[in-house]
Amino acid sequence: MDATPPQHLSARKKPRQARSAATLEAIFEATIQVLLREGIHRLTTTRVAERAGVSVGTMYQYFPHKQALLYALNERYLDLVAERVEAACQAQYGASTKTMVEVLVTTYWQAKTERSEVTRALYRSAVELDNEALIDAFARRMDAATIAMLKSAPDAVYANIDLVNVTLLSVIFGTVRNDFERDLPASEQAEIRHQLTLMCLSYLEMSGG
Amino acid sequence: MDATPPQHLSARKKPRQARSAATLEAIFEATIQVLLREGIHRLTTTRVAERAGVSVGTMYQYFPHKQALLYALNERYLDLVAERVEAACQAQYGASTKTMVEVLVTTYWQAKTERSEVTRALYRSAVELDNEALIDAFARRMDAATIAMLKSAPDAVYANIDLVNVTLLSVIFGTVRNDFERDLPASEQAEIRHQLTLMCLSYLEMSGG
Amino acid sequence: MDATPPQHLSARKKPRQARSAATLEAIFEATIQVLLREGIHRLTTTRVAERAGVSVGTMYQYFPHKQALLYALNERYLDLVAERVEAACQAQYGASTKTMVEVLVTTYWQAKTERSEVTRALYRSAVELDNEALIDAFARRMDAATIAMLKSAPDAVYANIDLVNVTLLSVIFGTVRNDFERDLPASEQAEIRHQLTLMCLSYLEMSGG
Amino acid sequence: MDATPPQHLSARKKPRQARSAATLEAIFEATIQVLLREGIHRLTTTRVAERAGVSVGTMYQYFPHKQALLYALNERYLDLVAERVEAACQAQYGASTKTMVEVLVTTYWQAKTERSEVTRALYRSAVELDNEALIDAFARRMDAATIAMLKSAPDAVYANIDLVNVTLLSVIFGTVRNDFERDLPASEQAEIRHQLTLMCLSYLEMSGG
DNA sequence: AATGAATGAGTCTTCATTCAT
DNA sequence: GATGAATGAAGACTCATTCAT
Repeated sequence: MDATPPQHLSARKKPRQARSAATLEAIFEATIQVLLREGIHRLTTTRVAERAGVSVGTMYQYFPHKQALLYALNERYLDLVAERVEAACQAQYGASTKTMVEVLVTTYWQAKTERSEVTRALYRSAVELDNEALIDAFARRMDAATIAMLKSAPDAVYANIDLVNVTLLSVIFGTVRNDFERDLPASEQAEIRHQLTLMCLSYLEMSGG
Repeated sequence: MDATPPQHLSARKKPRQARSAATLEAIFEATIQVLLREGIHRLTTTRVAERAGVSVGTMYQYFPHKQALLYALNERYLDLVAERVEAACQAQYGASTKTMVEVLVTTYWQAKTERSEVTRALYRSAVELDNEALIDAFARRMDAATIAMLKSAPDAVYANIDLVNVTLLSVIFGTVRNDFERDLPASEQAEIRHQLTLMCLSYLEMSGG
Repeated sequence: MDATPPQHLSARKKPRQARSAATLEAIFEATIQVLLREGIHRLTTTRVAERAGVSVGTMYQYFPHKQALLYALNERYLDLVAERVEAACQAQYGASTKTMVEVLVTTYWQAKTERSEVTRALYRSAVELDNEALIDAFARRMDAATIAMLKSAPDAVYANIDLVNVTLLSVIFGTVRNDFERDLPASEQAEIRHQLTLMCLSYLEMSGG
Repeated sequence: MDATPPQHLSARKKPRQARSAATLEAIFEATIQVLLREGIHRLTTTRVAERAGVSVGTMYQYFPHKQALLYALNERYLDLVAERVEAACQAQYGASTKTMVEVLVTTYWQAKTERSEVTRALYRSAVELDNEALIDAFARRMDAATIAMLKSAPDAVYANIDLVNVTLLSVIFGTVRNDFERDLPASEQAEIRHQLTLMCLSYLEMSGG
């Protein structure tokens, strides 16, 4: 994510050697595990360090403070999601609008749902974290990826593609999150996802034609 | 909200006298204020009590613990929103689908946006709160209200109204929340809201009559 | 108990009317109940008042503070025990030393054991209570009662009856309390009690006669 | 003491280094001091830490909570007493019953009386502490030590040594504690102690022969 | 006289962060 | 560089006591 993070939230050092990268990864994974098993109010630096198999001191070598760790964790997560969506978008260049929408909805939904508990945990970790910059950067990446894709569609041209696109993303992202929070049964979620696709499609037809 | 709250989250006593009611209100308002001005990690029982102009002890006479306070706060908020939406829905009985959708989107959007900072604060306060019951109850109320409204539409009949309705609500609620979190400029928000209305409309036309 | 209690521990008012006496009794009984069911660290004035069926305010009319309540409770308890022992002693005037010792041990043991949980609770309540005066007064009453009894024995005369007597009481009271704290099975307790009687008897024979 | 303490009462870590051992000792001593000077109801974690010259945090590194500290303190104390009595018993192997009893009474009395204020403080600290296991373990150790000693006496054989022994210990321990609580003048205590010895001796003669 | 809501000092306990080893 | 013991400020919550009604 090329978001310029609020100065105080940046990690202390970039992983140069493999050793560092492994440690960093362990810390991230540990954070998620603690978040999952203990809940956010038991997410302490000591516990994370312990589960990561490093000392607190070492952890503080990587992150100047707890917030920086959580910030980085979210950054990393959004990066992964963004990459998946971008890849999916690029793969659809020139495809039909229908396919595009189906793929977009499915990809995002899956990215969020695959480890749904993790996603939920991360949502929690982001609270009271000054992560606007992160979200903005993510949104911009997504915007760029989907606009480029939509523009390549052979069957549609949009008068106001920026607006159409931002609407499309708002609706998709928002709906996914909403369903997330309601914890509906998988079958119902699938139905809603399908309806969402239909809705987006009809919207694009209406807007693009 | 007729959600049966997890036993441990229920408030300690109901305000019988006017005095109590006023105190309760002061506590709620104070909680919101602290949440707004200080952020969730500075939301302490002491601070809330202080701003509410009561002693901590008094606060604990109303709520057995901090979580119960936050739970009650969310409950109260969702009640207000639910009431507004219900009222709006009832007022549209027999109106055109177009009007219905417009009113629904607008009402919900406004209910959330009017004191948008408060809404945001409440979203934060809900983290790590076992408020599933609350959300469920809210969702059911909304479901009932909108289904009843849609059924009264003279210009449409839906084969699978339950699915259509839950999709509609998921999309609307989700999109509103999403835009919320992105903190877009008001003008852009308005545009998206408009597009959302169009999208819902086209979806209903496609699904209904 | 005619102990002059430390000024600050005396009850606020003496029960003049039946009403007061009943209330007082209720408070005492409630205190014991709370002590038994909740433990000493949950023995709060509110809880006691609640179980006694009176308001805290009322309770404070009877006792200027919590300590005074506990003091009075212990006083009352020791009075009851003392009365029982005194009565038993008087009834043995002129009896044989053997009978005297048997009765003394049995009476005291029973007085403590009958509601052994209560006794235990009271021991706990006495901690950090300035109840030396109480214990002294009790000891003096017991001393007087047993000395008078022993003097009336037709079969023995003691050179140093004061010392013999204080030893006797120390041993009996101490042993009872000790067995108390160890919570031994009833059968074993009975055996020990019997042995204790034999021991006392042999001691008296050795000292008197 | 090889009592298996109730899980939740065990100390957090064993002192490995000298440093830790010193800290631990300081905490124990501080606890006793506070108990002595301020009384049990002013025995707070903060005060103990302060007097021990460490931070509360450090204290909590050694003991998971206040109760664990008190438990450990009692454990340590009983260990010391037990060791003294055991040593004394072993030293009397083969001695006369008279000597044995004299040594037993004297040793126990001294162990408890030397720092009588401390003993008293510890009795208080034990209230509302689930220390049955501790007391049991102590009792068993004492039982074993004195039975072994008595068996080695050249001048007596007991038909029912278990019962005789438990009675003996009950009487001695109980009487000591009782005199303790009454706070009698030292001279009178000495007299009682002497009488106690005589009484025990006469009991053993009667039982052993 | 009785009530019980209100008070707020005081308790235990946690945990981010530092720094001597 | 890594460690993890030590720190102590800050938080949630309790409860003896008062006093307006």
